[in-house]
Amino acid sequence: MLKNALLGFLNYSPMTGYALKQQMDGSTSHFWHAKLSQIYSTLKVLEEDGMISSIIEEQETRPDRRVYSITESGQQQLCVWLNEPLTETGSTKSLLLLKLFFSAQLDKKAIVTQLRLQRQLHEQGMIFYQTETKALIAGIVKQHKGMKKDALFWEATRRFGELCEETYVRWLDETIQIMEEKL
Amino acid sequence: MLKNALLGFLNYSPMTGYALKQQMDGSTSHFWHAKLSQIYSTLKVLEEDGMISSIIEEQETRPDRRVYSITESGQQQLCVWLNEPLTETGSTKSLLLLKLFFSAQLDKKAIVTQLRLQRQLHEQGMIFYQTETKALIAGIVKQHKGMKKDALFWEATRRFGELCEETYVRWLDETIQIMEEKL
DNA sequence: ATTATCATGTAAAAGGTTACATGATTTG
DNA sequence: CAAATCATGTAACCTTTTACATGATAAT
Repeated sequence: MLKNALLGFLNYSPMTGYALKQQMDGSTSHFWHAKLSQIYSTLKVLEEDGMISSIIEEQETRPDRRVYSITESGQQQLCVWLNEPLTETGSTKSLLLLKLFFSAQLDKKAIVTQLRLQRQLHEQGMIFYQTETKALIAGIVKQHKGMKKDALFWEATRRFGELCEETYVRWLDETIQIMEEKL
Repeated sequence: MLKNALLGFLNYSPMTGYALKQQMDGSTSHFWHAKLSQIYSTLKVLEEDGMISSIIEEQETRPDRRVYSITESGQQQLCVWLNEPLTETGSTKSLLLLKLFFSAQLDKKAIVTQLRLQRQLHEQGMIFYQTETKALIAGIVKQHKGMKKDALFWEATRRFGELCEETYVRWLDETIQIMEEKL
C-alpha cells in the first residue's frame, strides 16, 4: 500500500523521494511510515508501471534531484483504491503487548519500570498531536486556502492519534496500579 | 519477533504448529498474529537453532502430528528477550486511516458508509473483548490454578484491546458527525 | 570542526502473504 | 453429501528493514 500512499502525496504536488519521506514523517507517520530506501525503490516500480513520471532537475548548490509527478493512470489508480471498501478492521502488531502477555516470569520492578517508560513516551506523543500536529495542519490551511476540505480529513486522522495516545496513557496508569497492587 | 511469541507459547506447554496457530488466534491476535505457513517455517528455523525440539506422534484416527517443546536454550532466549527494555513506542499501519487521509476527493456518501461499517466492526470487537475474551481467561484460570499470575498479564492485554475498540467507536462516531455536518 | 540537511540509490536479508498440494474424519 | 476440522508442509512472491556507498553545503 506504500504505492497508494505515494500516489496520494504526489497527487497534491510533484515531489522528490526525499521530500515524500519528510511529508510522510510529518503527517501519516502514526498510521503509515516507510524508510527512504523503500520509498526510492517503490518510486522506481511506480514509474515502470506508468503511474508516475520523473524529470531530473539540476541544482547549483545542492545535489541533482529527481522530481516525480503523478500521471493520469496514477490518478485513476488512486481513485480506484480510495473507492475500494474496507470490510475488515486492520490488524496491529505491538511488541509491548506481546512482551507483557508473557511477562509473568519477570520481576515486579522490571515490569513497572517498563510500563512507566512507555507511559512517558505516550504522554509525549499525546502532547505532540495536541500541539505540533494541530499547528502543522492549521499552517497549511492558512497558506493554501484550497486545502480546507483536505484538512478536514487530516484533522480526523490527527484526532485519532490523539485519542489513541490518551487511551495508552489511561491504560498504562491502570495497568501500573494493578501490577503494583497485585504482584 | 514471531520466534519469541512461539517460544512464549511453547514455554506454557509442548504443542503442534496447528495448535500454536489456534492459541495465537484465541489470545494474542489483536496485537500479534501469523499465518500457519509462517508458523511452520519459523518452527523449522527455531529447531535448527536449537531453541525447540520436536517429536512425531503417530495417531490412529488423525494425521500424524509433530509436537514441539522448548529447550533450555529456548527458555534462556525467551528470558533475554523479555528483559530487553523497549525504548520506543510501536509503529502501527492502518489502511483505514491512510485512505481517510487522502479521501477529500470522495463523495460524502461513500465516506460515511465506509465509516459506519467500521463503526459496526469495532463495536463487535469491543463486545468480543468484554465477553468472550474475558470468559476465555476466566476459564483457563478455573482449570489451571497455577496460571493465576499469568492471567493478570493476559487480562492487561485484553483490557487494552477493549479500550482500543472503545476509542475506535468513539472516534468513528465523532468523525461521522463531523463529515455529515461539514461536508 | 562537527553535525545536520539535502539527495540518491543498491543489495542482502528478514518478515509476511498467497497459492498450491494432500487427505482422513467428524459434524451438520 | 457437503463443509469444517485436524494436520503438515513448499514455493513464489511481495513488503520491509538494515547495511552499504557517496558527497556537497549550511548551521552551530
